[in-house]
Parts: sequence; C-alpha cells; structure tokens
Amino acid sequence: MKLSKTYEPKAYEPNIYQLWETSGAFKPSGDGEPYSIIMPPPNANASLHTGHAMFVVQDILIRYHRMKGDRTIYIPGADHAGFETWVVYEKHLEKQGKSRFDFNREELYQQTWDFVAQNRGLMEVQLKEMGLSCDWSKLVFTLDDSVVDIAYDTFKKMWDDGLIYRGERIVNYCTKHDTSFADIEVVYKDEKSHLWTIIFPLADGSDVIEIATTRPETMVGDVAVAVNPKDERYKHLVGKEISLPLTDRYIPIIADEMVDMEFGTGAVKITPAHDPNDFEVVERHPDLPRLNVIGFDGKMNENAPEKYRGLDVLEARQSILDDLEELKLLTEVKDHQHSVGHCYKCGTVIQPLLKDQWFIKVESLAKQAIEKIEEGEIKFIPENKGRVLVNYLKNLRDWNISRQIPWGIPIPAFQNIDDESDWIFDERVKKQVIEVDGKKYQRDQDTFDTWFSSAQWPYIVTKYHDSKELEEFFPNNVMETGGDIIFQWVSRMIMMSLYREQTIPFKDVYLHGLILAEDGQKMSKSKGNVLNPQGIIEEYGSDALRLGLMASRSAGQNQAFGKDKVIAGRNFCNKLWNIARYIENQVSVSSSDSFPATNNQAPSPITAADHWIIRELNATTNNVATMLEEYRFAEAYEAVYHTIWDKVADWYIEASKGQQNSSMMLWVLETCLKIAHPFAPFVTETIWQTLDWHPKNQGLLISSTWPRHADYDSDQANSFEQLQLIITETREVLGIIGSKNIALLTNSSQLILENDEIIRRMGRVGYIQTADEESGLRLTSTHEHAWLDLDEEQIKLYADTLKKKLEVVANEASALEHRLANEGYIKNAPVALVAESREILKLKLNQAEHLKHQLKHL
RNA sequence: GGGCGAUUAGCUCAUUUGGCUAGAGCGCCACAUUGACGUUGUGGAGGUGGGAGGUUCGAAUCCUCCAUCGCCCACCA
Repeated sequence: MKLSKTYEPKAYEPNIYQLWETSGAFKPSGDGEPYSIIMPPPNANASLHTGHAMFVVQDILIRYHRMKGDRTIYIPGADHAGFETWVVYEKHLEKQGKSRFDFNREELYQQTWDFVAQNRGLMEVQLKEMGLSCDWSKLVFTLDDSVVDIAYDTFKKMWDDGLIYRGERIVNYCTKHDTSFADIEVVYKDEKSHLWTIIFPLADGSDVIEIATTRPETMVGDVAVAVNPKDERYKHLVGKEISLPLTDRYIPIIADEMVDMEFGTGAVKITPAHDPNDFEVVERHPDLPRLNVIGFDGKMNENAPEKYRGLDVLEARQSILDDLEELKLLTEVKDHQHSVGHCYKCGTVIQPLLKDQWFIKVESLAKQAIEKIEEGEIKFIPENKGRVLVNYLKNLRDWNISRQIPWGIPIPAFQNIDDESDWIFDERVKKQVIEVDGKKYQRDQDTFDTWFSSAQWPYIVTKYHDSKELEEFFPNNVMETGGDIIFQWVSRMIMMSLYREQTIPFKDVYLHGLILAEDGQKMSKSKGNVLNPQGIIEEYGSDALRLGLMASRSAGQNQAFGKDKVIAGRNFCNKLWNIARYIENQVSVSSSDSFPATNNQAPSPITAADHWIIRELNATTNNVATMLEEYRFAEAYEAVYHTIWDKVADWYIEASKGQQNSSMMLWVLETCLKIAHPFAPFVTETIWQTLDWHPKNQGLLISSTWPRHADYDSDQANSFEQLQLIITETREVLGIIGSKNIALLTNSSQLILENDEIIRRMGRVGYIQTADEESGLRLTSTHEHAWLDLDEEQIKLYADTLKKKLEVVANEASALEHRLANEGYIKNAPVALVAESREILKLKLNQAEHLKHQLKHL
C-alpha cells in the first residue's frame, strides 16, 4: 500500500475505532486471568474536559493486559450527575420563564430525563475519539433500574442494620438551589467581615454580659449564652437569666467547655438552629429549645420578631445592628476575617439550617475501611494517598444523603401521615401515598446524594450486572481516578463495598493529579484558560493527545498541560509512520512466508545490527511491561519512544541501508508496533492494517500478543556497539575539522573491514583501508584499532577538543581511583559495583593513554 | 490549628530498595541534508538538584531545621 509522507490522524482514526468495535476486540476473551477496570462515569449530558483525558491511563493498562493474554474488560458508564445536571436543567427552565415550582416531582424527573436524553451521546463519541477500548455493550447509566435496585437493596440493609437514621440536624443549605449538601461539598472562603460586641442585660437588671458575634442577625434565635465553666469572670453569672434584646424572651447563662475564654469576650450566644457548634451545645443541654429563625428561603421566618420577618439574612443583620446601636447595646465593631461556606456551584452563602434528613452512621464503615487500607489490602499510587485517606476517615462525620432535588434516585422511605415519627422503607416510590397495615404513608420528596449510588459502582457494574455474567471481574483490578475525588468517591466505594460485599472493591487505586492549564493555574471557564481534549485531537490527533498526557507525568501530581509534549507525541507518531513506510518499501512481500511476530516466530538475525536490535527490543519489551505493572507510565512511554526513535530508526534502519535483512526488518517493525500500541493505538493499528504480508481482514494489532523474548548472540550485539562508537567518534571528528573524503584506516580489525559499507555511510568517511603503520588520529572510544587519516593541520583543528576530552577522562579516572582507594567503599559497596568501577577505570586509563599519546605528536 | 505536596537545565517536568558521567520534551548554538521522515539528520552548549546541618564508603534520594510556593481538612461565637 502506498502511504502518504506524513501521518494524517484524521484520515484513519474513525475507521480504526470502528474496526476494533465491530470486530469485538473490546470484549473479554481467552482463558487468562480476569482483568477489569471500570470507568468513572462521566456526566451523561456534558462534554468531556481535560481531566477525562486522563482515562487514557486506564486504556493503556487495558490494552497492555489484553495483549498480555488476560481476560480483559473495561466497562464504561454514564452519570446522571444529580446536582450538576439539575443545575443545568434549572437554568434551562429559567430561560423558558419557568421554575421548579411549576411542576411536581414526577414531571420534573421526566423532563430532566428527556433533556438528558437529548444531549446524551456526546461524551460517548468523545471517549471513542480518545481511543478508549471499552466494552460499550456493558455501559451502565447511573439511573438504570439495575442501579436503583441495588441502591435500594443497600439502603434497606443499612436501615435494618441500624446504620440509617433520620434526624433533625444542621445541614448545609443552599437557598438558591433549595437543597442541602454534604459537608465535603461546601466550599469555604476567607472573607473580611466584622466581629460585633453586643451587650446582653441580665433580666434582673443587676449586671450585663457582653458577647461577640459575627452573625448578629441570629441573635433573635438565641436560646442561651454560654461561658466556660472555668472562667472566673463569669462564674457568678452562670444560672442567671438574660433579657434578650430586641425580643421579649429570657434566656439562661450556661456553662459549657466548648467556649474559648480567649476569643472575643469569652461569652458566646447560642443559636442551635443556625450553627453546628451551638447545635452540639444544645445536645449537651437538652432543656434548651432549638429555635429556628431563618427559613429555607434564606429569610427571617415567623419565629423572628415581627419587625424582621421576611427580611433576608443580610438585611436583617443591618436592621438588627441599627436597632442595637439605637439602644446603645453595640459596644465594639472589629474587623474580622473568617471563612464562610459557599455553594460550590453558585457561590451563594451556605446557611446552616435545621432540617430532617437521612444520615448514614459512618463510624463502623470508616473503621473497616481504615483497617483494610492500613493492612495494605488496597494499594494506593501514589502511596501517600492511602495515609491521607485514613486520616480523613478517622475524622469523618455522619453522611447526609438527602438531597432536595428531583433529579436523582428517589429515597424509598414513607412517613406515616398520622404519626410523624413513623417511617417505613418501601420501594413504591412512584406513588405519593401508600397504605400499609391500614395506615397511610406519604413518600419522602427527597432523592439520594449522587455519591450514595456512585459509591456502589464497582459491584453494581460487575458483580450484579447482566445476571452476574461479569461476576469474575469483581473486585476490580484498578480504580483510576482524579486525586481530587478521593474523599467523595474513593473512600465511599471502599466503605460501601466492605459493608455490603465484605470485600475491597478494587485492588489498586491509581490517582492522577489535576491537569492544569498551560500557565499552571487551574483550568476554569471564567479564566478562559480551558483546553478541551477535542480541540487537541482535532489539531494533532488522538495518539498525540495520549502521548502528550503521558509524558513526564507522575501519579498524583498536579501538572500543567502543555502543547509541547503533544507536538512531541505527534512527531513520534510520524516517526513510526515513516519507519513503517520505509520498511514496507524495502521489503519484498510477494511471498507470505515470513510474518514473524504475527505468528510468534523467532526472528532470524544475521548481522551484528540484527543481534543488537533484538537485545534492545527484548530489554525494552521487558522494561515497559514492568513499568506498566508498576504504573510508571511516563517512564514506560519514554522507553518506547527512545527505543523506537534512537535505536530502531537512527541505528538499525540506518545500518540496514548497508546490510539489509528483510525478515528481521519485519520482525522489528512488528515488535515496535506492539510495544507502542498501548500508548498510541491508532497509528500503530493503522500501520498494522497496511502490512501487506498480513492476511487481509485477519488479525488486529489490538488483539495481538505482547512480544516474546527472542534469542540473539551477545558477542554480535557487542560488536555492533563497537561500530556505533567508531561511527559516533568519526562523525564528531569530521564534524569539527569539516573535511570530507577522509579515510578510516585499520591494521587488524575484522569488524571494521566486514562493516565497511555501514561505517562509510553512517560515519561519512570516504573509504576504509588497511594500513600497517599508525598515523593520523587514533580513535579512542572503541577498543578496535583504527585511525582517521588526517594530516597535521587537520589534527590541530581537533586539538582543543582532544585536550578537553583528556581533561574529562583524566578527571573521571582520578575520581574512580579515589573511590577505589577508599577502604569503606571496597568493604561496603556491592561486589559487582566495585568490579564495575575497576572495569571503567581501566577503560578510562586506556583512553587517557591514547589521548596523551595523540597530543604528544602535535 | 492539623495534614499533604512542590522546590532539579532557559521553560515544563522525570528519575523506587541511596551506587556508573542526574535524564527527557520543548527551546538554544553549529552543521548537514531533500530517495523513510524538515513533524528530518548529526554534533554541541546548558545543572555546586531551594538553603543549612546530620547519617553513610557513597545523598537529588534517608533524618533534622529553615525558606518560598501550592493544595486539602478542621475550626473560626
């Protein structure tokens, strides 16, 4: 087949993907060990971002294991992305002049479903563009019935085990989105505000107590003032009553350890309904009420004094401050910086509000997870992330799983209409009201936190999916995801799987860092520095994107994504392409007697270069395998890159122009394609498909086997290294003196005489001759005896370099001598290392001799 | 307040049990060449590995302290 001069990804990539898919290459096959990776499901109705491009890591592992002969499966998913999608849909409603309050929950769910269906599919196309070799027939959507069934099953089990409770607790509430959030979803930002000091007079008028607050508006919800029991300043006041300003209520002064005597005035107002700490104080003082003064709309409610009702929080703050000022109860206003929780989506200040929600008791779950991680049952890459996770789990608080949005899995719980405290589990969530034992129950309006079902993803998509057909793939081998969701997702998957399946969900966790923009900043739409994978693929091709992402990147480390590496990747693809083009032109393929690697045939080396390249490819094949198994992707890629470029292209192919062994060239090409395939699947498969010596429509590279070790002769391989030294040194000398048509002379070297053609071509010497007497410039880097036929003038041009070389070599030699003179070194260092040092020293001394000798004649 | 990470060539970053002359990509300099590839070839310059101590025969790597930058968690009346 005639190939174009440069590789044009766009001309081949779509066809190649289709070829893989229709051939069934993505399905598990053979009877090897099961190997599975499940894809973290991308948002079903959004485009991929650069973070998703790191899924390439998963694909590299999958392709490598498939070639290695494992029964391999890579399962894709699509996420309904509860809150994310809801936000998008609500905006969509807003544009149409509607809101969530115009519809009931079923209607909203259906509408959102349709909306998602319309936009769905984009991300699938994009995942395919990246070449991800996943089994699309096994795709699971996070709202599929099978997912909901298992989520309900788990919820029921937890309910029965007493791990689920409903409680009125402080929740993080976004008044714009009308939903609560888990602690981890709240974003804290430092804000400049004030610390106000307010006088609270005692009811009997005998004294006053000053309190400090950053949220004066909540004072109308105060139920007590607390002081530290050890605080001498206030001891005499504990138990007395305060007449709460601006209200007609009387509240007690209580003692509680939580109060920091150093902060503010040492006296704290207690607002249990709007502050998590105060809530805890009230739990220790059960007589105190929980007075709710802020509504879910973010406005002061009917429990607030009439004057402030209906004002939003900030308006109420100002109004209350004005009133206090007027009453001369405001004694001090200080600048104060403190962190304030915000909705991670819209930035609205999160209100801590009291709400009945479903919670999961996490203590026992976290404990199990900690044990397994500490025992090393799950391996983290990078390692330290395991410790980070344990640290997090040790301080975990109960998990609020209720969300007040329609787009999600309805919580299967019903409340007795006549008895608020009577809740039952029931899966008939499509009904508003059900009847059980003659009692009427009303459905909870809330849906699950998306992470409640996502946390169960590993066993949902393997163990229980498709009538347990994929059971052998659980636990999964690797969970590969972004380090930024280790708490939200990874921790919960581990907890849920240990709880429900009594086993870890996956053996290894590989976490990639954030892909930062080229300027090192986080990518964000508002900064306008977002690079999306589609754009890169469009410009440079999919393989270039993959290679660019893998190069020089280490696990867990955030790193800027630069185009430089993508360009280097594209150039590498082109190099591969041209290697193939050259070999295919050279080799006569009329006879199909030799397609060595395809049939796992051993290559048939003849020349020194043949033996040498077998040795190099053997080594690289092994190294790459080892490094992939250790998740060292950047190093594995680098090994492939340099072996193919520096060794195959620059030495083996160049040498083949002097001495060609056709069948070896085929073997070399096939081996290169195989080791490069996990990294650059498109270009390698494209080339594979053009190999004329393969029977048509038979055998895809993706399904071929990882290269095997091939035999070679060590002496021959070493000989080729000597040739390389001769050629390199010759090039260097001739480069400096700028002369051509110089002769290389030798008196005895068979190697040189036998490789006349190669040395002449590659070393650019005019001719090679035997000579009895040495003259000109002796080559020093090889132990073959050879010299360049230069005259005095020419050698003088080289003298400076010669001197520098001598200096370097002499320094190295003396460093080695010094080291070898050190008794400690001889005694403690490994024997092989010492022997090696001696060997190198010998070499250096020898070289120095030659150099000195040469210089003497100048 | 607690935890984590980073600091290596002009730039972006690699380097796994501590051991050859610390590497790569891009950039830079010089040269070559258009019969595989200019998305090329050949040769080269460029680093006292943030700082200070320590352990060791030997430290970018292990320990201690310091500095700068970044992230996460918790608290913040």
